[in-house]
Amino acid sequence: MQLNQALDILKDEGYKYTEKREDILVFFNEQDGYRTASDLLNHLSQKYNGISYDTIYRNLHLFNELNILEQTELDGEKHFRLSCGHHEHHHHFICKSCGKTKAIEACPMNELNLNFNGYFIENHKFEIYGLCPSCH
Amino acid sequence: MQLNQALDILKDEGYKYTEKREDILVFFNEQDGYRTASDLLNHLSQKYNGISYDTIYRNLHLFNELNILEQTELDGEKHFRLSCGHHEHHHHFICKSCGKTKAIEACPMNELNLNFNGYFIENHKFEIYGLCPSCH
DNA sequence: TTTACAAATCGTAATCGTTACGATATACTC
DNA sequence: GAGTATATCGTAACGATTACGATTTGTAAA
Repeated sequence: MQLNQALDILKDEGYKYTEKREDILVFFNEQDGYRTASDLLNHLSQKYNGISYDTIYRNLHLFNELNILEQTELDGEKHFRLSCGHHEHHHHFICKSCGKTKAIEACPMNELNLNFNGYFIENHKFEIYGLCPSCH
Repeated sequence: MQLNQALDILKDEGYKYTEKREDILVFFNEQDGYRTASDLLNHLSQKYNGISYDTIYRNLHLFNELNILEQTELDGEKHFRLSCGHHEHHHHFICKSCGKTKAIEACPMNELNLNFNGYFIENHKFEIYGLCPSCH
């Protein structure tokens, strides 16, 4: 997802433009990988001394609601990244060192022969963890 | 895994037998699904008034180290279940209502055609969430 | 069966990520 | 420029987990 797209979504949905919001999106746009709330707080604290946790988490949740960010839970901590708008449904390899990701095109729910008669399937999680070529 | 096997592992590894440890294993043996530390604490508190968090978490981690329990993270909370000793490698469907599981025999790492040249793969997670037939 | 000691537990406080909220400041509309 | 809903700040509270000194207990050797 591009920065402009994300800002347009905010505007279209009637949310206010603030410099902090733009900076949050710029941050994720530069990162290309999963980042935590405290990663973001540390980054923004350089520019905005005394920025509140409330601001960080409120915007992360908002952006997640608006499908601007994707969220996953990793080592007991929520991680966020810019939504990969171009894939309808996909999974990720995640580098445990730098957080960068590689999209996995295939989905096990389609490829595997699963028998869940009588079950109600809500969702699923498939992630591969390791080191990307740069970190290896 | 059977209760006796688990107790034997403890004995063989030189850990002491305590009634609390047996009760923890009995608890998981009866549950057949993922349970949290506080599920266990609530259960044991009936019999042992004032049981310590230290006891709960220390034993959960010990049993996990000894492969007596399996662990997964679900909704930001660690969940534990008796290890399914009979499957060499497997994944689970997990009922979001009662925590009971259904083993998934196939593994996407084998079935999917994945290209990770240059990457170092450490591990992976594949879980399906929903409602089991009883809860549906 | 007593003794000795390492291991296990208790009681409680600290930590960490996250959430919550009243007070204040700010973006946007008219 | 004024009014208002929204965003932010500052800070406290929360829930899960970890930590630790003091005490108790299981086990094995005397």
